[in-house]
Amino acid sequence: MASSRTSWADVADAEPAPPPPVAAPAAASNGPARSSYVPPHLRNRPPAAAAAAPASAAPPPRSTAGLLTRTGGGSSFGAGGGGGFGGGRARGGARWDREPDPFADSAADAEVPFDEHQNTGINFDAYEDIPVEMSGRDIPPPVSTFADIDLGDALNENIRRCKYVRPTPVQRHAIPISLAGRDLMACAQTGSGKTAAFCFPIISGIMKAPSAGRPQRGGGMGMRTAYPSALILSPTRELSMQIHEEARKFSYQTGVRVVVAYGGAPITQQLRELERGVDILVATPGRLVDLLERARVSLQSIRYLALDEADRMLDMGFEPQVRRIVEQMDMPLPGARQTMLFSATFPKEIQKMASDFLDNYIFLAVGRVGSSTDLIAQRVEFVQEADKRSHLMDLLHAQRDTGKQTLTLVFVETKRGADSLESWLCMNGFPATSIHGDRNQQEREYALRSFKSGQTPILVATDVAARGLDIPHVAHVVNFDLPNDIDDYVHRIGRTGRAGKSGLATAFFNDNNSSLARSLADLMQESNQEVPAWLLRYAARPSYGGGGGGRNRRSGGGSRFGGRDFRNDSSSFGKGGSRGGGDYYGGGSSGGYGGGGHGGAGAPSAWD
DNA sequence: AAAAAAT
Repeated sequence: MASSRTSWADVADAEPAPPPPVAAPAAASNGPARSSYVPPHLRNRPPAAAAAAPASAAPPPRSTAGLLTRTGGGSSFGAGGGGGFGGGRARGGARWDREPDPFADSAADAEVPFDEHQNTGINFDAYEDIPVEMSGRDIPPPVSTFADIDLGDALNENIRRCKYVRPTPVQRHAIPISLAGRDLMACAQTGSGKTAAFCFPIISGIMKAPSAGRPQRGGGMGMRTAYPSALILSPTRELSMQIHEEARKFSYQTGVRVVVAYGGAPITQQLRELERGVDILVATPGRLVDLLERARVSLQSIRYLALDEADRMLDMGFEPQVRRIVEQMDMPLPGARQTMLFSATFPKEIQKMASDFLDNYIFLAVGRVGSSTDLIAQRVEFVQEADKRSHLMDLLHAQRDTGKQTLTLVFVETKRGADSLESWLCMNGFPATSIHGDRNQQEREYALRSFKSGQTPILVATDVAARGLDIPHVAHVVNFDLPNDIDDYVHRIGRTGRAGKSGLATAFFNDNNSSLARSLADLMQESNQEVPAWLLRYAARPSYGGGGGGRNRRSGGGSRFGGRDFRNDSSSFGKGGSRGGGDYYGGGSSGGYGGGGHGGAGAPSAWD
C-alpha cells in the first residue's frame, strides 16, 4: 500500500505533531548533539591527512582505490556494523546504525497489479546503438562494467541491491569523468540512469576523503550550521524527494548521510535532519535559500555541486535564485569545487549561462533512448479546443478496452485546467487525480502515490510533473495541451518509455500550437516517427516554425539527438561573449569572478 | 501567458 513507505516526508504525513523521537539535549548543550555524527570513515584523522593517503592504513596503490575498496576484510567503518547487508544493523550502536533500510519499501511495489516481468530493469539492447558525443580536453575513457570503476565495497553492494547489472551509456561516460575530478555538462534522458551517474562519484568521493564537516576556521556560523559536502539542486519538490530516495539507497551503510529540503513541508523536521549531520544535501532552491539565510546551512564545504534538470534551473524563473546560491553565498568557486550539470535538453543560450558555473568542463551528450529505437511512439492529432475532452474520452475508452492495467499521464497548460479536467474525468467514470502547484504538498504527494500504485490510473498534471519523475508503468502520455516549448514536450513524453521500455505519446494539436509546428515536426522526424501531412504543411508556413528567434528551433539539423556543445558552434558568438545582441545578461549583475578568471582561462581555445 | 519555487 501507499502508506507503507518510509521516507521522512511520509512519516510527516502520518504523524502531524509527534513528540520528538529523540529527546533533544539540544537546548542545554548543542555541542555534544552535533558531534555525534561522524561516519564517513570516522572523521577523526588528522585534518591534513584527509586527502592524502593516511599513514595508518595500507597505502592504496591509486587514489581511486581508497580505503573502502578492499575485498573481504570490510572497511574500517563497516566492520563494526557486523558486515552483512541489513542483517548487522544493531540497534544499540552509534546513530548511523539506525539508518532505516531504504530498500525495504521497494517491496511495496510487489502489490502493484501491473503486468510484471517488464520490471526487470533496463533494456540494454535498446542502448547498444546510442550515439554519444563528447567534447572538451583530456576526456577520460568510458568504462563498460561497474567492476571497472573502483567505487568501493559498500557502494558496490548497494549497486547490486539496486539490481544494476551494467552501467547505462550515460553512466559509462559520466562516472569516469566525475571520478577524474572533472566538471561535466551532460545531456541525457532522465530514466537512463542519470541520478546514479552523479550520485556514485559523489558518494564515493565523500567516502574516500570525508571532510571534517565544520571547516577548520570556525567561521561565524552558529553551532547548528550544517556543512554539506555535496549539493544537488532540482526544480520540483517531488523530484528532490525522488533523488533523495535514490541517493539514500546508493549510500546505505556507507556512512554518507543524505538529507532533503524542500518547501511546502514543515521546516522543523528538515532542520532536525540537518542537525544530525549531512554530507549530501538535496534541495529545491527556495527552501535552500531560506536555510542559508537562517545560517542553518553553509555551502563553504561544498566539494560537489550537481544541478539536475539544469536547463530548467537556469531558465528565467529559476536563474536568479540559482545564481544567488551558487555565486553569491559561500560556495567555493568553480575549480575549487566539482560541478555537474544534467538535463535531457540543453539550449545553447542556457549552455552559455551554465558555463559560468563550470571550469574546464567536458560536454557529454547521450542520445535519447527512444529517438533511434522508436521506444516512444509519437502521435499528433488535430483536435479543436472544444473537442479535446471527447477526444480524450475516446482514447481512454480504447485503452480501457484493451483490458490492460496501465497508467495515463495527461498534461495540460494551466492549474485551473488541470482541476477542471480532473473533475470532468471523474464525473465521466474515469478515476483521475491531479498534480499542480496550487495543490498543497500533501495533496501533491498523495496524488502521485495514488497514481503510481494504480489506484488512480489517470493523472492530470501541469509541467510540475514534466521533468525527471520516474513513474513506472506509464504507458501513455497525452499532451492535452501542447507546451509552447519543444524542450518541454521532450521532457513530458519522457515520462513514458523509460528504462528501455516502450511507450505511447499522443498530442492534441490545433491553431493555438502553430508556433510549435516546425520544431515538433523536426523532432518527430529525428525520432523516425511518421509525421502527418497536415503538420508538415503547418511547419512549412514561413510565419511559423519559430521564426528567427530560434528558441523553438532544434539546434543543429538532421542528425542531432540530445544536443551539442555550444563551444563547437563557430557561429554562436564572437569572442566578446556576452554582447551579441543582449540575449546574454550574466556579466553585469553577478559580482565575483564573473568577468574573467576561469572563463577565459578555463577554455579559451575551445570557444573559437 | 504559464508553470515552478520560501513563508
